[in-house]
Amino acid sequence: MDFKRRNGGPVMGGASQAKRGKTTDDWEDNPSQFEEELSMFDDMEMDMEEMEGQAGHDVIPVGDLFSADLNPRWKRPHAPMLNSSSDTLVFQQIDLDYYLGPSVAGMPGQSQANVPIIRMFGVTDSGNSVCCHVHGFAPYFYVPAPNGFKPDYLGEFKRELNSVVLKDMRSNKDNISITVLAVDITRKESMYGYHGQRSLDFLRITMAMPRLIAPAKRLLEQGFKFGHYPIQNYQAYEANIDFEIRFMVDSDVVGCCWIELPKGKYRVSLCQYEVDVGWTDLISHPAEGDWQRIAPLRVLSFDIECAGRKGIFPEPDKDPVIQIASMVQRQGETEPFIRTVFTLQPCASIVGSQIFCFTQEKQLLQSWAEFLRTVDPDIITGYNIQNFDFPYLLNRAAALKVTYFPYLGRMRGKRSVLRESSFQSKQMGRRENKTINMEGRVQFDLLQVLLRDYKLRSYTLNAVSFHFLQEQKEDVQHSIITDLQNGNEQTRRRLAVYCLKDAYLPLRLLQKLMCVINYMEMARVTGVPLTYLLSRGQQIKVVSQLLRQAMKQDLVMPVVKTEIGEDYTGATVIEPEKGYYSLPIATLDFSSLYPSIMMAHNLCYTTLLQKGSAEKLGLSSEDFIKTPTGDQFVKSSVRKGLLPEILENLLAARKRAKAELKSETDPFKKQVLDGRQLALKISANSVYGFTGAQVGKLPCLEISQSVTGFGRQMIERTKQLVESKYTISNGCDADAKVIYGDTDSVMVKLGVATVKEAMDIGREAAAWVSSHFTPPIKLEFEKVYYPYLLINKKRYAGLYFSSSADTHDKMDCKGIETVRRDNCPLVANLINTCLQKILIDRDPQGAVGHAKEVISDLLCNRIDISQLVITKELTRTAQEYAGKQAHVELAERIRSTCWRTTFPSTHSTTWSSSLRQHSPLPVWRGVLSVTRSL
DNA sequence: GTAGAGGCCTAA
DNA sequence: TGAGTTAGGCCTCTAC
Repeated sequence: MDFKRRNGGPVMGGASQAKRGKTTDDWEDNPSQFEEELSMFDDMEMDMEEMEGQAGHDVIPVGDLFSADLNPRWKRPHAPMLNSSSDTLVFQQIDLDYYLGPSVAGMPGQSQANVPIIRMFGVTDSGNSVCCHVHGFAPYFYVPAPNGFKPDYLGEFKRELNSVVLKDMRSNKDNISITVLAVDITRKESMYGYHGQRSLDFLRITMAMPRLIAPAKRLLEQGFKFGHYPIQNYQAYEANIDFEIRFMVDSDVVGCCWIELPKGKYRVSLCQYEVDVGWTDLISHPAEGDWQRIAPLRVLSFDIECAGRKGIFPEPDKDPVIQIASMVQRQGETEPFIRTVFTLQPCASIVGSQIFCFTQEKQLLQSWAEFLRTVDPDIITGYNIQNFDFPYLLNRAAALKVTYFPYLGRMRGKRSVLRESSFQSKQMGRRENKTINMEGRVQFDLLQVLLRDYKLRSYTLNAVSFHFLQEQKEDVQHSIITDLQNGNEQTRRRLAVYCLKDAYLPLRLLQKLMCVINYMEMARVTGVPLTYLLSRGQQIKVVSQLLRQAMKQDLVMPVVKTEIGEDYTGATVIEPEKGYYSLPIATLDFSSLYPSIMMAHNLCYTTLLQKGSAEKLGLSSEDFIKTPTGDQFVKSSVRKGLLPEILENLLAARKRAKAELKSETDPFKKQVLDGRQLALKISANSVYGFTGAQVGKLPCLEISQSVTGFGRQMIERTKQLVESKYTISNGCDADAKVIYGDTDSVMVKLGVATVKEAMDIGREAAAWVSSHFTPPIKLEFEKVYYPYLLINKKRYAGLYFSSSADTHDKMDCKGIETVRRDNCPLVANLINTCLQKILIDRDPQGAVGHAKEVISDLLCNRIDISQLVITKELTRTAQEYAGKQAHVELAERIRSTCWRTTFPSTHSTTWSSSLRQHSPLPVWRGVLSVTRSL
């Protein structure tokens, strides 16, 4: 059962990375390899270049930079004229936001003052960019109508609410005269709790602007009086929904879907397809069949270099930007079609890329901004661009007074502003984040993606590239960048190659990890804009799905105030029978345990019976169930829950995606489908977490504790069933024994000698146990461990047999030092080798011998320092010292970190005697004791 | 010396 | 104004 990891600690990246230790350099690649790759691009494009008149212009004088003839490919393809009365406009929407602007004549909605206008950015099949203004959609929320409310009262309610909201405003800079646009009466039902499917009258309150929702809600909650009704508190529903999500849910738009504007229903206003449309006129296509395709998006990756002073972290008000490398690639293609470096001072040419040299830094920045606006990318990537490159560029441009730099978005005249937000939370620690508005472009910082989705020991671009691509950065020490800049054309050329590669690697990684595709599929599946996936958490995705499902049944979501109560009981971990097993151990798992529990027992907000409800509603005991925690839910025969419905859709869609994946031959479509099935799985697993999030949009501990309660019961039952059936008295070779289990899995010692037998019995047992549970709950045989070393709860290792009974797939290690990132490589490697000797070679004495050898190497100072360093700690230390010229102190600090993590509780000067006395490294001690006991 | 709290990271 | 859950091992630090 997997949950997504939390974000890691502070990280340095981009231009600020520390170089790796010496011994890890043996995989250093030849710098010319990347240059060869670059020149290959050039060869392939030769013909095209000649036609476009670009050949022979490797180093281009600045004055000609934006000559249309010189760089025709920078621009998007020509956009044919659009006739709104005869053409439909179809585009893939990739970003969606809203702004306040003057109403447009002929468009629906309010005609006075500023109105909220939804804006969708996208790309057509032919690669033309689209900005679509959607008019006439207004924000709203609900409150239950007071007793005896009649339609006649609507006017008075509206007038009074409008007046108190106006009065509440401290300033009225937009000169709003009408805050409440409409109040309507409508039949709705609260989704929280089952109350006999009784629809009630709700007031739907439509406000003039999204930011008026919060005050209106507050005033109604605190006590509101109108007409002859006494003052009264109103509970608000759906008043905490982002305006974008509200619009998307209501118009059935999901993230990255295709939008069609029928002919005659929109109007063209400006440049490459800037159009206006009424919100009810647009057609949103579900991401199915042909509508799963992805437009030829432009992805720009860039990297900057700064000339910092010796030992000091570059500061934008002092240190110049000397180079900016950019690569642009169309989504779906394999190579970048634009490769440029903007340099300060002359630079020798690099085959396969254009170099633009500037004498003035101001001009360099200005030109790069123009380059970006010309290329008009849909997605901007790079490594740590969000917290380093973009802020640095913006600050530097401000310091140099480059007036036209900070307009990086797609809206003409809209300034890009840097905002620093730091929030503290107990879980995440202090976290500083910078954001820059760039309307219509998705900032897809690869570092942020990796931090969210991958658990890695180190997040430097170098380490990450090696991990995923077996490739490295160009070898340029961070400390010599300034010297290279101050050298000659050739040294600056070396720097430019380095810079180009740093722009290229993120593109390669993006492609290899299929980030864009996977994120798009996630946006489509969960219905949120692409940008939300990187800037927001998990909850919004569930909210989006919940609202969509609820709307179909006229259910509304209450706004609940968060009050943190006590934690609830989670899963059971079966007490392990620790030891070394030289027999096959079969592992049986409940697949998607928590989602299947919610489906099997119809657990949902809408099916929850609150205390006393069963009696009040006259339900018989046949109508509802009592969960292990004593909570009550009506059965699906009474009402089917929203959550089970969502989960069924997700899992059914996943099945379809997997089936399509099997029959699909096109590799690109295959990738899309794989991304889809992954997104569907992750989405299903996060529904449970949402109900248990006490600081959340709609926590419901009755659901989450019932889920874990069922889980506890099931794992216990599984143990009993297996141990009662597979016994000697039932004709088996031995009595089966569950030696360990955690949450949704049991490890069974069946007493058989071969992997094959363990697999066969395991499969049979899983099927038999499954029959004792309500579908879709299913226990599956997953793998055999042979041999198996069970060290403790959540700590074990074994050879993993799944695909074949003859050869193991891998050595699987859980929770042990080898997989933990708070240990130095020496420890991880030592333990890993010991485990290999124990499990693969079956040579415990060899393991002991190896451990002794390593210890002795350590004592004799034969271990390289890089083996003793925890990259995370090192990074943190380096960051603390960044900007301070404290090399000696830093080195000392690193040394002590090494000692501390290698010899816990031991001071470096006393380790020798300490080692003998206390046997340091409890981990090692653990291994030694295990090996000794064999 | 040891008990307990707190930090970190993992399993699921 | 945004944040999915609990269980649990093992380390360090502190108080006694």
